[in-house]
This record gives sequence, C-alpha cells and structure tokens, in this order.
Amino acid sequence: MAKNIKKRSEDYGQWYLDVIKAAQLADYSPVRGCMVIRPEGYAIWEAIQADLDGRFKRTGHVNAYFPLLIPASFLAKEAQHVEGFAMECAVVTHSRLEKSDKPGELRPASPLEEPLVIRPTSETIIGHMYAQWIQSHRDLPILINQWCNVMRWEMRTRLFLRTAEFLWQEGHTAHETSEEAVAETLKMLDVYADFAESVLAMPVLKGTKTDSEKFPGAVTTYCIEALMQDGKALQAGTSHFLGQNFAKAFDIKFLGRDQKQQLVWTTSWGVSTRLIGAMIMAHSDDEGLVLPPRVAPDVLAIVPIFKTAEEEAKVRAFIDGLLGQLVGDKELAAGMNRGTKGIERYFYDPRTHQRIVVDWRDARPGDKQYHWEQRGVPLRMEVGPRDVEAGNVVLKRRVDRDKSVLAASEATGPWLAGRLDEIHRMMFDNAVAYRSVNTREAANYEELKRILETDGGFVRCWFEPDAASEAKIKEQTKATVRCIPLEQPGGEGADVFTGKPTRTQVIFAVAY
RNA sequence: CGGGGUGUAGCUCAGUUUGGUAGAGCGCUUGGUUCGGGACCAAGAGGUCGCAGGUUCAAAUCCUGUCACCCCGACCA
Repeated sequence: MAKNIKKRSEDYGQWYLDVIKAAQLADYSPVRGCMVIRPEGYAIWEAIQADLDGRFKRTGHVNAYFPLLIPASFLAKEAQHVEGFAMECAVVTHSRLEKSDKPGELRPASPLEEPLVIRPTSETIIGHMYAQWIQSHRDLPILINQWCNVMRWEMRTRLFLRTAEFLWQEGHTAHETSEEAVAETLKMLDVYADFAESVLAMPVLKGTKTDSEKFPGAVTTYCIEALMQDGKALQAGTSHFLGQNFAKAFDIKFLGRDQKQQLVWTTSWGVSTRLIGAMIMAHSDDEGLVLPPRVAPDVLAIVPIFKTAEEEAKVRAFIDGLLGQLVGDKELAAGMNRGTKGIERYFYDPRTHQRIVVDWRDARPGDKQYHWEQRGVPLRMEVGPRDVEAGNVVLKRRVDRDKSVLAASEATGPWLAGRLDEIHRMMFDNAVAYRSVNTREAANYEELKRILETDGGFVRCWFEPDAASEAKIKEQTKATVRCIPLEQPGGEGADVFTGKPTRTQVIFAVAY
C-alpha cells in the first residue's frame, strides 16, 4: 500500500493531488492558481506536444507565434467573446516599477495609455493580423497553430485541470467557404480524438456543445469528452467553427473569385496541459501514477539487487548485457552517466527520447520499487543474483501489477516495443470498459436524477437543448449537457425534462 | 464577492484555553548493521512561531490591525 497516497475511495480529490505530488509532476507556485510544472510533468507535455505537432504538420498546418499581450480594446470587438472572457482577464496597466516610501517596496509607475490584457486566448490578435495578411482567395486557407501559454484568472484552481496560467496549443485557420471551415473544424476534432485514444489510451466522445456551453464567439463548438474514474466528465479538447463572427469583428476580408469583397470563415481549436490531468484521472490507481507508454518519459526501470560487491559486479555485467540487447552497445556506452547520482538513463527510443533507467542508488529494493511505481513507469525489471544464475529477470507490469519471469535472452528492443503496445491496449480497453459500464440511459427526469445521484458517469437521454431547461437541471443535479454526440441513434424520443418529442440525444454528466 | 477555517522546521501537525528556555513524527546529513515490496541503531543539521503594532518583568500563547492560504457557494479550457 502506498502510504503517501490517499485512496480513491476515501477522497478522490486528495488522491489526485497526492498522485501528482508523489510522481513529482507539478508543484504550487508563490502565485495563487499558478503551477510549476516539474521535469517529470513537463516531459509528458513534451511527449504530447511532439506527437500532436506532427499530426498538425501532416494536416498542413504551420507554427507561428503571436504576442502574449493584447490591447484590451481588441477583446471588446466581438460581443460574445468579451462577455465570456472579460471577467477572467489579467490586465497590464503600468510599464515600470519605482521605489516607494517604504524601504524594499516597489509600486507601479508609468500608466499605459491603453491597458493590455494577457491573452486568455488569441482569436482577437490573430484576427487582427489575418486582416492584414489576407487580400485574395489565393491567400487562403491560412492554417496556423501556436504553442504558448494563456492566462485565465479562475476563482478556483486545481493542478493541471484548471490553473490561472496554462500551456496549450491554439490552431487558428481562415477559409474561403463555410463548408471548408466546418470540414477543418471536424478534421481537427478527429485529430484530437485519435490522439487521445492512440497516445493517451483515453477513449473520448465526440460531440457538439449546446449554446450555453459553447465557446464565446463560436457558431459551433465541437468537443471531445472523457470520463474520469470518479464518474465526472472532463472536456479534453475543443474545436470551434467561428463562422464569420471574428471576420466581421476584425474586418478579415478577401477579394473572391467573383470579384467581390467577402468575409473569411475562421476556426480555432485547442488542447492544453489539462490533458495531463485527464490522463492522470483516467488511468492512475491507489498506488500512484500510471502512465500510458507512449507519453512515459521512462518506459522501463531496472532495479538491481545485490548485497556484496561481488554480487554487484555480476549483476552489473548481466544488466549491461540486457541493455545491449535493448538499446544497443553504442547507447549503452553513452548512457552510463546521465542524470541524478546513481540513476543511469539510456535512450530506448532516440527519436522520442524515451528512456530505460537503471537504479543503482544505495537504497533498499523495496524503496526503489515504490519509487518507480509511483512515477507510473510502465514496466519494471528486478535483477538479482538468483536471476543472474537462472538467466532470468523478474518483470513487473505497472498497469495491473502483474509479475512474471522472463528469459533474459528475450528482452530485446522489439520485445519491449511489443510489450509497451500491449500495455497501451490494456489501458485503453480498461478505460473503454469503465466508460461503457458507466454510461447509462435515462428515460425521464426522475431516472436522470437518480442515476446522477447514485452512480454518476455519462447519462444518455433524449433532450432538446434549451438554455432554460439546462439551467434548471444544473441547479437541481449539478449536471450539464456535456455534448450532443455526433453519432445519433436516429428516430425520436421524449425529452427527458419536458416530455416533448425530440430527435436529439445528449450526454448529461457532472463535469470538472 | 458571501459563509467557515488555518497560518509554528522541507512536509504533516502538537503547544495557544491557564503567558515562563521552541516541540513531535516524517524527510534530510553522517557513520554502522542491513538489503528479492517502504529496515534498524546512533549522532547531527534545520525556526525572525505569517506580518506590524500594543499590554507585560516576560508573548507562539493576551489585545488591535493587516496579509496570505485552504474549504463551501457564485464563475470556469
């Protein structure tokens, strides 16, 4: 039993924080609501970035960078947008500090003529630039992405899930036609969904948001929704069809094939460091973090066991042989002295920089087992004198804590790749099974309330989206329409709230 | 912004009622014995008790002010 981690069943919120702390993913900063992402956590973000960035480039997008500071007046140009974000903007009003009367204290000086906001999202400044860059239909489409930080001054924050500052990517595209822009929006939604499932092993539901939940300024917000282990839903990514709303606000026009000035159609889409929170909540257990192999910085931890110097030498020679099989002799020679004292790091995959670690620290084997287990390393090997004699290693699988004995000769690079793929499938299948058990149907409002109260999870029901009904349901159950799934059963049913016939099914859930 | 709570070692907290030399556990350092799932023994390092003012011979403790953080609401990628 992990003694530094609360059980999920006792206090899910505390468990989540304990897992992050034990795995050293993040820490609190001196500024409320802001988070320090520690190397172990940042490595996961780098893995997410690397994979997604490749997907963006393969779908024709290019990266650029727009400034952190936006003139406050920009936000006001799109009515919905300002309403959605004005309440949570950090505002820069001064350009320097000067000494005050109190020693050691500084006060802001030189007020700015126009206050600047720290971007909560970049539609406005990017719209402003696009208006200058786009002259003709020949300039379209523009397919730009940026990796950056944004700031939203949230009332209540939670590591990774909701922090005042967070890292994300935001794609911003401009198109000649509505159809093209909608197709782009859906394409990127698919990129996100496939990424979530094939990299994070996290099944997601694709759908659209109701008007009351959509992005401020969007015509349609598409989203991927994931289910966490406590039965709450988490929005894991969004892709917005912005119509001509921002084109109008920022005057983004082009001369069309018909010789007339036309407004462009824009989209924006983003995922954030929240994905790390989602991944933690989707997979981890009472022993700590469980990492999907494709984002795990360390894929295999080898724990040597020995008493005497003689045994140590034997075990080391044996492990060197293993490493030669796993990473090659060249990498074996290069990796010896990387990293913290006593921990050797070898690149298993030189492309992703995922590593195999060997823990030679002067600590007890049990300590080391817990150490790597809590960090979510997918596979561990124990190698002691008994194994050396028998030509075996003891293999431990993080996801189900399975323990097996393996002939050392089998432990090659391709073997490891196969095991990691197998672990990915297990994690995905587990999550799908969990979601399937925790997706229920409600025929009427009483059922909806009962399910939300006793079971949680996703609740599928007939419902005609309507802001007033949604508000009442939220008030009474805390649940909201997470999405209107893209896949609809067809036919007609009785609206769960009003009883009137409707052709729309939605997913209700309590959300993070 | 409303209601409640807490500030003491890196972490978790005791001590505050009833003022009298700054404490415990974990963690950290050193040495020894250990070592196949969180060892033990010994010695050590580590503190302006959130901050400012006041009462007092004497304040972590009492009084006043102030700041910060946490929890519950309203708001949210």
